[in-house]
Amino acid sequence: MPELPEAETIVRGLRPALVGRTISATRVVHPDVLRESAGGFARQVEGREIRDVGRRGKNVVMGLSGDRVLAVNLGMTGRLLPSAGFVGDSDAARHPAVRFGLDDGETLVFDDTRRFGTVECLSDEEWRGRSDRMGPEPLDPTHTAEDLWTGLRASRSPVRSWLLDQRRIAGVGNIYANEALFLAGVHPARRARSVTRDEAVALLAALRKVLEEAIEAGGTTLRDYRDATGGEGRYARQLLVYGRDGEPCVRCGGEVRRSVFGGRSAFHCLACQPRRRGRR
DNA sequence: AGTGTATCCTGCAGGC
DNA sequence: TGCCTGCAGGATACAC
Repeated sequence: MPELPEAETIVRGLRPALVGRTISATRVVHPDVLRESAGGFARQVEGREIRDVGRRGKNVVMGLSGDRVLAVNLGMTGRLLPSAGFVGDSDAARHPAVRFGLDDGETLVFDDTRRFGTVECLSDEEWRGRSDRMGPEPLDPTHTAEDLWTGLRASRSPVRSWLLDQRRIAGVGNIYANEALFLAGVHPARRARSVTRDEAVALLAALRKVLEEAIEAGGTTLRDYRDATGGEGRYARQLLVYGRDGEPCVRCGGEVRRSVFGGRSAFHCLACQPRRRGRR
């Protein structure tokens, strides 16, 4: 489910309800979202104050008192639903995995239908190591098209696979990778190293445009994604190629085609994103 | 190094 | 209605 824009939307919604709160209780319903025992996890987080709520890539990251970090990877269907400020459908938490009780009497629920998500309490140092192994943030202005091009040139893997690799660039998932490649006119299966400097410039601009517009729209809800109020993201209606197999390209009227590689669906316009260059 | 495949799970849509 | 297959915003481990 959630990629960078969805995680960002959740973070913005959670921040006012959580910053300054102390976690007073923990109830683990599904220990398989943890990476340690439920008891060990509870001892790590209980009694700690939530100092800040942020994002790294697709992860929601809460800084806790005592040099600890609560890191949540939402997987495909993860949701973070605070009771404070929650106005969405009351059925939004149908698959609670972990519930946190807060000192103001409110709760925070990590709900995850498929339980591919993870909730971990790490030391600052462990988290730093984790973050250091992730690629740059695409919206970070200090990350340049030249940096992107340098990374792409070093890899023979398909450019779509390259974009999905969190060690190379953080926060990009299948929806926004496909959308950005469409805007940049780059075929998703092309080797990363075949991307030209000009195309890298276009690709970074496209990534930023898509990610920023998706954040503005509150993310993309296809099925499961919900923001911190239980509401849906509105970007799905703006998708240009993702999920549009067989439909006409919005730009040229050509055909949008679905293909599968790297175990996942890719979508591209047959005319706007030629497999080999020579046009565009 | 890259790539295909399987795995962790549940739910939903479509075909018959 | 039921049963089956395929598919899903992710991440990882494995064999080749």
